[in-house]
Amino acid sequence: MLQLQALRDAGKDIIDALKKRNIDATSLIEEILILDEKRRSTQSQLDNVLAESNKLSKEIGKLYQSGKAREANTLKEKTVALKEASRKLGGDLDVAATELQNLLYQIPNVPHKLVPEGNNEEDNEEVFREGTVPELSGGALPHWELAAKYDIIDFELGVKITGAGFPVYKGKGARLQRALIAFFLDRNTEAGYTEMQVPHLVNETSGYGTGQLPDKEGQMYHIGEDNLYLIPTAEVPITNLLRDTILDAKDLPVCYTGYTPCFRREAGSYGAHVRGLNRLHQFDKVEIVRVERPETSYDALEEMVEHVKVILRDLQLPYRILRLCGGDLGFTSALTYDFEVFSTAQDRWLEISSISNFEAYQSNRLKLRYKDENNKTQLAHTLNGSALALPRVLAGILENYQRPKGIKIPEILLPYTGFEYID
RNA sequence: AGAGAGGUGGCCGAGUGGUCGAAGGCGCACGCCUGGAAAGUGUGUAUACACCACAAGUGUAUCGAGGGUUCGAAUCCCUUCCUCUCUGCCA
Repeated sequence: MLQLQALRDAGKDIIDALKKRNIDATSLIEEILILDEKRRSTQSQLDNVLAESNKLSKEIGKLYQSGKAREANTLKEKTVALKEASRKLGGDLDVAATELQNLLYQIPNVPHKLVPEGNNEEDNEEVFREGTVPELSGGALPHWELAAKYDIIDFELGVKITGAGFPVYKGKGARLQRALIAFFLDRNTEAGYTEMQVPHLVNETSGYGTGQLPDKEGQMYHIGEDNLYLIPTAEVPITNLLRDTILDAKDLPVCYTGYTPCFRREAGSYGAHVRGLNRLHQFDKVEIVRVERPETSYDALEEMVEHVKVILRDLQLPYRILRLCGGDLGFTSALTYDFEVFSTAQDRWLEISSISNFEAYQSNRLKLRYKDENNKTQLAHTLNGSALALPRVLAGILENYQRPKGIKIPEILLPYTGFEYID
């Protein structure tokens, strides 16, 4: 949620910047500013009425104590009108504040100046590419065929016990999955991220905090009986750990990492692009989350990008980094870098990480603040990224490391898997 | 899940209808004291919103959350969430 103050001060700049998202927020922001005006004047009136009524109440109290009941009763009559007025103004204020909030929820984050223009993923800007695409001997297989060939992932079994999009990992497949999780967590903690194990279900307030609610409730599994949501990403519980918090400047930055399964209803497209591990209802992911001072948040974003680069370099996977264009940028993000691994057998890029700076957009909802050196309270910046998402990394490994004698395990993972080949 | 108790400021803890944003203590910050430190001592120490210059100052709200009674509520009533104890169940 954008800050009202920012809209008041720089509404025009914000409207301009939002054009990169191909939206015209002119009328929306205008409406917000009018409503804000109304809300403030209502609040002033209400405060005055309440002040008057508090004053009278105190006088009445004193009169009663000194036994002047009759005079007290006279004053009481005066409070009737005030009460009436405060009730009405209070109602107006509620309505205005709620409407204002609903409108604010509709404005996405303001894109950073680096965000390129564009409408969709085709306009994303490639900023980096590394690794060599291996020459696979004839008959290279896509990962879903490899999974069946070596019996390491069973999609049908998942269908049997749950439904499509809930794969079962078997034997060396399961072990490789666990190895990757451990490897990622080790790398993240070595880089200074504190490992957290968090709940996989969150309440409604947490969903609002990070921005999954109110817009995207359809993407989350909801448990109606308890009004809880299965997390679509560890970002939700981990970032919400610091909801309603005022940190000391010296506590920043806060760096957390956590492994969780992620659950997504993804009522999206079907077909070849969602085959195998490409798109799932349940998958595993290791996430990194940072809370930063505004001055340092973009340095932190760069650091996170560098961090993920090193991991992919060590896995020796061919990958590229995209800077998302305005049309493809997530609702709450100001700047996002996507990492994609090249799937040799599918001959396409697969997204495996998304690293974003949300600036104060999330923290404004989360009420995540810190005290600066002037002892002034201000909103912190939040960032997060995948380091990394498992299924497509796994797909990338299976496809790029397929050899005549089996799937070769990347060197760096050997201490984690304990075997060199899946065969 | 059943029965009972309870949720007050960073922490502990008083407060059962009026001068309570809230005693007292601890902690913390700054000063005094000291050769230095401890002890002692003085002052300060919540958040949000509004007016205003996002200053000073003033007002309003907040004692888990939401609603109600009342001229007036931390204090009374209702709903709800959470915590603790006992019982039950269970990895």
